Amino acid sequence: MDSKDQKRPSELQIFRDFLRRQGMRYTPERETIIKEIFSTHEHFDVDSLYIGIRQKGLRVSKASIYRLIPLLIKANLIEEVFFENGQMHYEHIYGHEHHCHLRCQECRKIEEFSDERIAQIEKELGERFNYKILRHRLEVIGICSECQKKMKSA
Amino acid sequence: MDSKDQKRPSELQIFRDFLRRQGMRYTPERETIIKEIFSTHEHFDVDSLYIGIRQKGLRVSKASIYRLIPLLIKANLIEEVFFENGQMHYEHIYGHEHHCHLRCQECRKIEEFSDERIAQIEKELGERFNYKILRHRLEVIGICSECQKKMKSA
DNA sequence: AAAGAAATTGTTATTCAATGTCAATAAGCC
DNA sequence: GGCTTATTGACATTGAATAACAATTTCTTT
Repeated sequence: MDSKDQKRPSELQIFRDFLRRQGMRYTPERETIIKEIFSTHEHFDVDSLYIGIRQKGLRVSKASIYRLIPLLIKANLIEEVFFENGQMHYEHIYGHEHHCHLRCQECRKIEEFSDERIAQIEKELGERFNYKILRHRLEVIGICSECQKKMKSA
Repeated sequence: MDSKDQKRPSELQIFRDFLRRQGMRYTPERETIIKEIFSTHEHFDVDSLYIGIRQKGLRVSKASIYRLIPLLIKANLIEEVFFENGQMHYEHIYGHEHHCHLRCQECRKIEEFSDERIAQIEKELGERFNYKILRHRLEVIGICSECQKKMKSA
């Protein structure tokens, strides 16, 4: 099976092309970071990424992570999902349907969901305000059933 | 006309009651900050608040602003709206219908809108995931018509 | 394949929002 | 008015994110 036959280029390939277009270079450090990001479907922040990389016995400076993130966002591979506790949190989006987040305020658990009505709202907004819509972020905050129970018994 | 006849207590009154319930005190500094917040319908961050207060010839330390904000959130008078440029941005919500934000990525202009479909989505989410829903935040990002024009001519 | 130009790296220092500390002050209760 | 205790402002501290820079590495060019 030739790799040309694959329907979807890998995130590494996408990023390589992106870098080339920008006259930037593909480095082992960048590869390490991207692989770490795409190795799970978890949300991440800079610290958790850094720790994950080191636990695999690899080594990359935090500065390199901080420097890479804006590039990955520009390349549409990741996006900011929420800011909490003084840190921005991200997730990769390439290869995943866009989704929104339902977060428990108590235990910080996150459920993902998607809803076509939001695309419709976007469309209407673009027409009404004459905007070119790029993206949206919907966070719903609540209390999960376990935490509700805990709170009742306290 | 007796003030008791007013349908909606002032934000100061709401906050006074809130403080009393918590065994906290009502101070001139807190009053100054709240008045500043509620004197416009603009979004604000700590810095813009601080500057606005000083421009009126008043004086309050930034620490007091930082200390007050969590209380105002707890009292349901303000809420976080978005994090940008290293700072959290807020707006007052008391006395205003809840609304969401459409933001221009280029000029940072903000349009407000509301949509009943989101309440419906919230309701369904609560049932589906067994959450008690508290609130939501929907940000839509795009490019306004002026900025679209500017970008075309460049 | 080797060299050279330029981007990238890690280290270190820096910025700046946000929080903590603490003595002095002031609010609210008696 | 006096007393208890929350609050204030000044200052120090934290910690995420960014900047500076010399050493290194990528990638093009020959």
